[in-house]
Amino acid sequence: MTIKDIAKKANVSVATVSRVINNYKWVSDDIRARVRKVIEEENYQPNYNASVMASGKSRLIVVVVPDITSPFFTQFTGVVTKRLKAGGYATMLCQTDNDSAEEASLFGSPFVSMADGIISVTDGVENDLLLKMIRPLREKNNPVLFLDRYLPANIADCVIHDNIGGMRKAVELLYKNGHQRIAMIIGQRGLTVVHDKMKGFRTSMIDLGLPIDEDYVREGDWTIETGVTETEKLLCMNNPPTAIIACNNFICEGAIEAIEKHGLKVGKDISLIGVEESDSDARLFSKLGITTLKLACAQMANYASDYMLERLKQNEKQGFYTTVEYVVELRERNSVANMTI
Amino acid sequence: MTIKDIAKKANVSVATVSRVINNYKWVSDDIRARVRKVIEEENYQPNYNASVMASGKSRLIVVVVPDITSPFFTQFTGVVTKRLKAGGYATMLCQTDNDSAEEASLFGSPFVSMADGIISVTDGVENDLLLKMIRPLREKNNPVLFLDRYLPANIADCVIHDNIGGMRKAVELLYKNGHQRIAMIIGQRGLTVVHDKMKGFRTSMIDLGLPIDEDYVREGDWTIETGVTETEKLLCMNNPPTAIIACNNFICEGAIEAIEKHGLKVGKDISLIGVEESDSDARLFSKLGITTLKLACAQMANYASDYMLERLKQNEKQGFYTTVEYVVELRERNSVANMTI
DNA sequence: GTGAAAGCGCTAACAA
DNA sequence: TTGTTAGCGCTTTCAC
Repeated sequence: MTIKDIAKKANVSVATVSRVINNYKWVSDDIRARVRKVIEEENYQPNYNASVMASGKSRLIVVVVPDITSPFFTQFTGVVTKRLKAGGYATMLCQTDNDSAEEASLFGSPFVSMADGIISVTDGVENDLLLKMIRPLREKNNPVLFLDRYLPANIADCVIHDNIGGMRKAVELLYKNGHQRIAMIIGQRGLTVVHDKMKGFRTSMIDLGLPIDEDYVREGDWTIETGVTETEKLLCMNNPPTAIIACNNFICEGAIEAIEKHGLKVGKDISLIGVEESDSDARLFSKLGITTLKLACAQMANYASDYMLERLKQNEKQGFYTTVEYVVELRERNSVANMTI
Repeated sequence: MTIKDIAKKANVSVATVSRVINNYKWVSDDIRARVRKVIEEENYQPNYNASVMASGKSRLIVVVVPDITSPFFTQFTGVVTKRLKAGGYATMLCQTDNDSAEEASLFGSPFVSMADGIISVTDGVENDLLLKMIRPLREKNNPVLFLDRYLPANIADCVIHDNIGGMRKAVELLYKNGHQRIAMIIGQRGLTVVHDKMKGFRTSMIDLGLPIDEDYVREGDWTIETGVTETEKLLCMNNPPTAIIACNNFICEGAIEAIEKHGLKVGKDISLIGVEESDSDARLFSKLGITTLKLACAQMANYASDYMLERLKQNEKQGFYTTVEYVVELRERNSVANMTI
């Protein structure tokens, strides 16, 4: 069943059928009705590929994330999918499994090349390669938006968290509460996030005149296991830290587990600051009374979708690129002990 | 940059370029090399839509799940995606949010109509409608596979869990341990699963001569919250049950939480049997010592992918359909108290 | 308002 | 082995 068959059955030309399908104006009401009726009767579905090929538009947005299981990405992609759908675009979710080779190959995939736009929250590929990868999209003037990945000025649109500022807030809170021996546990996904959190930690420690014990800076994965293991190592040191900054939700959960297993009490025997990445983390940490740095997951998702939709609508060549930065909020709860009293 | 340009640059016909792209035999090595070189130099990407249209093959499988956040589906789609990819097929993940209207509309979506095959783990649409929905796929002879959804004989391929048998095992274990007052908490997704679990529970209770207290049969969502709320209701009854069967992972987690909050100890003051749907549930419940019914997530995923790949390969008209049933294993741990001693 | 017809880029007979 | 060419089903000028 093709557009031709419908045209024949409705006694009109294929052009008219196409106009009806695409809700074009300048079709008389009776013909429109007639065509619609035939389409209905024949249960006709236009061929998507033919339409994409002829029109050059797919109404498809590819969203690339490191993994779809982490609450941050779950929430993010959920919001984006819903909003893009409301705007008339389908979403194709792709995950890279934190593999930069996979990330690079994705950008050459059929779906990316047919997509009308890309939103990427991955950060495993170096800038040079990345620019090469997005060139074909640029040529077609398709919007590309990068999240949580910093790009040198005016190279592509991006949205980032102020992770440096976030870490600074955490360190300062601990400092104000009299902590001197501050540890951090961090993972290793991507380039920007780790770099910034690390930088935020180190610079603010230095600014406040606090000593950085390199043994206190623990690197692992962004997993509960890392949280458990590294916290245990910290607790078993001769001179353990009085506070730990756990740099994502999972590490923080692991840290809590390890601290409790050690017979210590969070916010009393040892202080802990975590990161709440999504609403579900927020619920958990709020229940547990953990002071956290809060990421702007939903806001980012909204911004990303709206921005994409807007760019798609205007369909202009883009002369310059913008970087938007979201503040990382500090949410004080009860996991930081006051050491000054 | 089209196949024509490549052909011109390499001094061959478009047909030859197409043959090289598609790894066709009967292309001399030197020409193949020449074409490959030009493709490389020009950074040429074949147009996917044009290829799909001309060949009638998309090498795309659509996988439909109720939601992508539950561990069962996360693991399932992860395995399927990987295996299909190894077989040369891309996966498009679609979620219905447990909405049967959404499920129905998905089957009319562009991606389903272009896909070479469908794997659906949703169960919200009635059989009649479902059959109507898959008719276009049937006409194109594209394989369709349904998981965890029972279809009347010889209507479509499906893979199901023996949920009736699973529940029977749970009830019998409790019976052997002297339990008489047995409760169950169940959710409401889809048609098959709830029906079967319910049936397994009721028939085995009757077969064993145990009384079914309708107040003990609690229905809610498949969520932690339901687990908490319904367990609390059970515990607060005048004559509370001595054992609870929590019909999925989340409900079980909620049940544990409620029981502990009530100051009771699982496996001592009250018995509990849960369901482990995925490897991550297995880890959790094993750590907590919860006796569970184990679903065959990974096996199903492997079977589904391999079956799909196989059907795609043979590309024959399918005369009959098969139903495969996976045993639901009972994994005894320490959450069932022996009431006979 | 409506129709005719020229592509969109690729594949797959068929020819050579 | 390689090239020619007729579609695949739809959109979109352009003409009427």
